[in-house]
Amino acid sequence: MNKYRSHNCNQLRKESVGTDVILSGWINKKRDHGNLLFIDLRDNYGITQCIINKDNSNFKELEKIQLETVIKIEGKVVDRSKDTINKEIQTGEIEVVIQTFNVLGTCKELPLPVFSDQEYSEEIRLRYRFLDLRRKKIHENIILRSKVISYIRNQMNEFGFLEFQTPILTSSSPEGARDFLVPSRLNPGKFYALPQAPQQFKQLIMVSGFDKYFQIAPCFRDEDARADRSPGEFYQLDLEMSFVEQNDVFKVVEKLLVNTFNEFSDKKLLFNKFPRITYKDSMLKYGSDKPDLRNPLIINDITEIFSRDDVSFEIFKKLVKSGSKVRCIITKNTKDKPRSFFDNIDKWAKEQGASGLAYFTIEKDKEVSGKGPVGKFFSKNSIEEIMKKTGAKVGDSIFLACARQIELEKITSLARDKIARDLELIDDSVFAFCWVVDYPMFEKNEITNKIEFSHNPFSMPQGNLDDLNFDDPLNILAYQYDIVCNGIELSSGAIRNHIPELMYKLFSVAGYSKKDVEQKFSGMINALSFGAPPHGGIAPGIDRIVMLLANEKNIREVTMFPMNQNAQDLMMNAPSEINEKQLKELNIILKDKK
RNA sequence: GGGGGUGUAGCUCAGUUGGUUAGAGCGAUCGCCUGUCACGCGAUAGGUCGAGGGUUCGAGUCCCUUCACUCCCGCCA
Repeated sequence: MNKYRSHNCNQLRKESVGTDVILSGWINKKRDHGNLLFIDLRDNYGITQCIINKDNSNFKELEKIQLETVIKIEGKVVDRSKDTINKEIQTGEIEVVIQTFNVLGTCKELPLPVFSDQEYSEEIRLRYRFLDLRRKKIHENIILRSKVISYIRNQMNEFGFLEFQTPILTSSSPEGARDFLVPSRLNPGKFYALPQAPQQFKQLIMVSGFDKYFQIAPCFRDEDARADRSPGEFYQLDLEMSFVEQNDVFKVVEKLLVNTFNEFSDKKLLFNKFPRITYKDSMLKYGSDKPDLRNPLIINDITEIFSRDDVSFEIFKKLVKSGSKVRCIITKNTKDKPRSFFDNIDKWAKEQGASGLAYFTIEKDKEVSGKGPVGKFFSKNSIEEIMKKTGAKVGDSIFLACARQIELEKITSLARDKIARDLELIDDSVFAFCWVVDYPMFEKNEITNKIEFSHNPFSMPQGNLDDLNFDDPLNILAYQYDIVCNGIELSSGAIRNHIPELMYKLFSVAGYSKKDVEQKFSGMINALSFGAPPHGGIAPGIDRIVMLLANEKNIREVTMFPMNQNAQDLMMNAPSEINEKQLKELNIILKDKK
């Protein structure tokens, strides 16, 4: 028998009554009655109540031991009387009478209580992450993460995918996020980059003829953190398939996600077949390329209305003339909402940096009219036209924003979310997945006015390749797609461009010469010219999937050892200074600090 | 880089209009308690009110600067 335990802390049941057992674990809680002491012993699996009284010579010593000390106890399993059964824990029908005990690991005074429902500052939690991770909720989150990853791995294997590892030390990529760099000792003055994603490698795997690849891949991007974005590193289910079209990728991923979410969450999927929304539609109807489809509100463009003579909303009309657009959100049957409801939203919009949200409610006495601050600016006919365009009915309200397209998308997107929350329209008990498809290949950088790749430069453009109009690059669409769930971007992917000549052309549109491309993507271009299969893939974010399944709003709640917002690991003290010898070996001289 | 929020005991927080010696719960220490499961009861210790400066007779409280954490914008092909 193992010297530390005969059972774990969640194993003993009524049937074990009378047997001698050895348990080891942490002291979760003590209840000291003076001559009788209860100890809740906890391990990964659960809790067992152990008991000792003053007749035992160990009593005095055990009474003094700190919470979270690791002990081993030997004792006998006994029945609990009916009125002392604890239904909250699975071992609640029995308890263990302690005969002897040993301390296996002592514990100093705790900087944070482990057994408590209190919330703690991130700083203290991250500094003492090993204690934080003992707490029930996050402990379970991390176990969930393990199970989800294992499940996904099994599914992928079943689907016929092969798992490969790709290099962690690789080359810096000119497109995309900021790289993490690693100096090379053997090549002074040169640097490796940590991969932002195994993008080029997975394409090379396809060129190598492996057909279907996946990896739970670490990705490194040196960008600022958000609640749903860890600084530094995160994990993707990276996958790639040969001889496929967009639909083939969709089929695999839909199946995987539907299975995974059904397996690990009680929430219902709103769509088993994910709706497909074009990027253009998404930006118009939801103001965002990551629409939350739980939210029934839809944005409508009613710019035209403001060129009518019977509309006298002069501020908007003037803005429209100078190129702004007007978009609106209809709320159903809100005529009886108090004035404060509307004003709060307007006030909120101003706080978001917009010039506010105008609003009125559609009423009908003898004929329809607008009630509310700006209602008087709209004639009966113009309101009827709005109703026709937007599906609004009498009793509904209309929120209007006017701005240039990009700002307008931003504010209407935020307003859509805000209004739905205020009206409690978002069903929190479902997952609403969708595909966002048909991304433009290029976009214009607003500041530099230059044409840039809008997403992945290796994506395949849509349409007949011979007819592509490179003089009008902004209208070229790509086989580029995202998966969004409840307004969170879960992954993006694409059918790749496997034709070198086409790649040169596309890169030239974005201002790269043939030489640039050959230099920066030599591995890729070279490979594609030796018989590359058509291929495509996607890379769902593991952390975000687990976050949704665990019903958490912050990615650190599903990450074992996350860094803080400043990309520091407070527990391991990273990043840290390094010594002169190391610097010298790496040929690095630090600039003097101020 | 910019904006918002927070910062008071080991932890979570309260602290009125600027006014005597800065409080509570949990935790710690000590004592009492044989059926608790957030056990109960009593006592004790524990504070650079994030830091620095200013206004004031007097600052946890008002002002300025700064630091830390966090949320958001930028950024994230």
